Amino acid sequence: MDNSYNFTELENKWQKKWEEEEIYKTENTEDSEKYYVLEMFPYPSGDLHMGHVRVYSIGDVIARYWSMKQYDVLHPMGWDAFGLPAENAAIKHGNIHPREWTWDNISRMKKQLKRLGLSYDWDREVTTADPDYYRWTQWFFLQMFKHDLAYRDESPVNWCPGCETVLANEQVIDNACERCDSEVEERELEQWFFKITDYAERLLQDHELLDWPERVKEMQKNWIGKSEGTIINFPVRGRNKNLEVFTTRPDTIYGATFMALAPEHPLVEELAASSEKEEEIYEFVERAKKRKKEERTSPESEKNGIFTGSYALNPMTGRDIPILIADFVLMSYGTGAIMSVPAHDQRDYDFAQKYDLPIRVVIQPEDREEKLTTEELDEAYEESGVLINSEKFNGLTTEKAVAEIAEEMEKRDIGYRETNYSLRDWLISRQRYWGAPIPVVYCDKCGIVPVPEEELPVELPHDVEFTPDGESPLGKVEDFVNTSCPECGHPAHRETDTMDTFVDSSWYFLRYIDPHNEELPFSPEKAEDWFPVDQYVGGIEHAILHLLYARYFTKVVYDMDMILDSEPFSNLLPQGMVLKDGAKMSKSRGNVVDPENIMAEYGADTARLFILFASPPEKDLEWDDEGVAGAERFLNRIWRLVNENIEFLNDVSTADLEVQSLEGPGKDLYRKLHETIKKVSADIGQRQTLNTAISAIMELYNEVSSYLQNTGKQELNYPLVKMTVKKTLLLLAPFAPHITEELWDRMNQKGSIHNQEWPDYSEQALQRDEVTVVIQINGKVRDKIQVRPGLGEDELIEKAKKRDQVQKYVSEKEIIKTIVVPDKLINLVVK
RNA sequence: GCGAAGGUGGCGGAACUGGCAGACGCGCUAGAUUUAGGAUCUAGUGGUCUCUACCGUGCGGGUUCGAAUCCCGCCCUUCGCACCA
Repeated sequence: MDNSYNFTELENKWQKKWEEEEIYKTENTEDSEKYYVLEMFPYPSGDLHMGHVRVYSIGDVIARYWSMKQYDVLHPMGWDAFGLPAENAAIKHGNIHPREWTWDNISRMKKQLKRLGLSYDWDREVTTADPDYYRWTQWFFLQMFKHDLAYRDESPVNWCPGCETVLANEQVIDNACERCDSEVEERELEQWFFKITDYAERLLQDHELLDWPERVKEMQKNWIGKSEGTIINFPVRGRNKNLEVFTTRPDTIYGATFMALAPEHPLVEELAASSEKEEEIYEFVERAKKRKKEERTSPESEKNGIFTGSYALNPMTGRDIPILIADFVLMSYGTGAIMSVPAHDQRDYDFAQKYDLPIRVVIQPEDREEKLTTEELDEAYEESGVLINSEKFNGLTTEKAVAEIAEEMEKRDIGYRETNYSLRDWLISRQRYWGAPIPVVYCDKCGIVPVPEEELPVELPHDVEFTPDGESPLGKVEDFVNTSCPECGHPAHRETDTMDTFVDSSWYFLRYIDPHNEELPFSPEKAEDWFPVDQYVGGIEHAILHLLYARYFTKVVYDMDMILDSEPFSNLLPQGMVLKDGAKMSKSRGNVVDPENIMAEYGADTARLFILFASPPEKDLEWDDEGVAGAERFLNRIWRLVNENIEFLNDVSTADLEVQSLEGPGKDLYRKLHETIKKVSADIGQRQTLNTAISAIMELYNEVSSYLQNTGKQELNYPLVKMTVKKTLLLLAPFAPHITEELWDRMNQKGSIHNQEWPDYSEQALQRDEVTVVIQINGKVRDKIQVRPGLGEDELIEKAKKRDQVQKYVSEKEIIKTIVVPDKLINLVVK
């Protein structure tokens, strides 16, 4: 008998057979519950990497488990196929079209995925770059437009000079492009936006409904950036105008000693025009605008300002306060203007010191007797306390004052309470070729006209010069641009920008539900059967981008009454990275492990088993060649366990197993089997610690193996071994689908192992005849005794006291306390 | 600076409800088998040691009969946020 098995031959054989017999076709039966397992679909870069192997293996185990639990499982796969790399590759290689490049990559990656033996229903494959798909992406755009959620606006936007396109705020990390790392510039452009800000509150509130890791919710919460405060109107002196500011601390209004405008604030020009130092002010504003955003928004950087020459009126005190322009004030947050309270805000304090502006204390610690003075401060007092120097509000606590002052302002029509979010609307226009065209026509007469639904898709023309030059490539295709207005029929031109690829991936999980529907993106009836996704698996890098956009889209679709749930992913499992030598795999580091090589050398089952065993799914995983060899050894042992005993495994029947008469090692083995079933089920189904599930199966193998070794041929309980082996294979099937299928077949079992029912455990089988009770003296383990379970406390203590080990410690001392945990532990406290 | 997660043998990790720390695997040591092995099997493997005990889960304290697990303080690592008014 060979020590190892020919995995290549065997894996090919079963993959072919599974495909022929369509064993992974999605079923929707009346009386079964559904389970929708989804892993984030890949960008078809052309090559599978270890990160892919990890996510898809995790998802596959979960899908196979629920399927064996007799759920109707939806487990689909597709391609996030639009995007820049296709264009860049085409530019680089000169003669290959993005479409060709993408489709070639898809077919290559599909082969690689199939080689992993994943249980996908490929009939539901979805490709976002396919007109049959993006037609519906465009359809959603039109719905957004209809519901006033898509709008065109001119505003300062992020421009990536590397990618030669604009980016959404979410795609800018530390002022650099998320894709290519180029430093992002600000440009004033007219672009399409989705109104995600309308949904800010719901996106925040509905976190409650989600079984997601706290840190992911926290990241989204930070991004949305809710803060509750008050908008206050400061009249500008000598003008019939108000200066609006947003503050979370209206209680400090009596301490506001100056106003600060963002350099981009619309009032700047007007105020400057009437100042003697007009030139100087413009110079300052220009300088501030040129200052890098990064520099301007870092807490450490120097704050600069200039006086406008104008004054505002503090609406509570009636006092004049100067209006300045300050580069630390951001136009993009609040109203772009602030009231500055140097005594109680560190930034304002630093600024006031630098420009010699008055500082007025209005809050002091509650326990303080005499008044806190400006002279005593060497930094801002930002904590809460009680109000002073605030007229009728003196003595109120911060908390009360915030409410009462806001109320008073509302009454006197000076201000009103408002909630601010730092979330901005989602900029979806891209000046690139390889994306879904935005389905809009511009007509001189009718203005912006959406393309009628029945004319979708607006197809992406094939022959395009797409070398980026900052202009949309589609703009150079006359056949595409020139069209007629859908409303008046006059000549008109098409929108030439394409949509952000995150739009494509914001609804793909809905298309899987009904991928061939030609009337609608999906039918609401089918969505009722399958939506939402029960388990979503994917990388944490999408914590904000994709996951937030997908949630937003889902809420919009929910508001359109097409689905019954307003959240797409009930459960989220963000898997960790695959590392090599302690670092992320990368070509430049030269530490890349190629899945193709691993599969060729060890086979898919081994690769899957190792990657799932080495670490719990959420943690980073260190790739270890020796560890892979260990996984292979284990599968070889299983192989031999069946093949070396194949004769009796085929001869005996598990029906002959008499559970009642089991005793000794046989009974122990039987109990271990049931313990393992219990543990593996919980580890996959509830805890999602696939590594410990595999450990448990290994332990079970070790038990069978030593039972076989240590029991004489006469005493061996053959039906018991057969039962154990069969169930071991069933437990292992989700992890190593090929080898278990082959061995199942060799044991002459009917049907695919993957269509079998997941084994159940019996409570009775878990019962022990004897339990080990630990005896501690003063909390230290000194002895152990075997007793029957449920033995009374007194008897246990009696037994324990008789032990030599115990006598040694107890004989000349006094027992002052005994603690008994039945069936587990006795602790004797002696003095 | 704020927030979150984490720190356990030589390594990856386990300990799920406060109750035997180190399951399972890798590596290592010895032996068996073999022409040979980087194959397979068996046994051992936290440290110290006066050989039956002591020490041991980042560090220091506390609660408890009993702490990797709970509480307080500190250190370190990773991630996220950060002039958000």
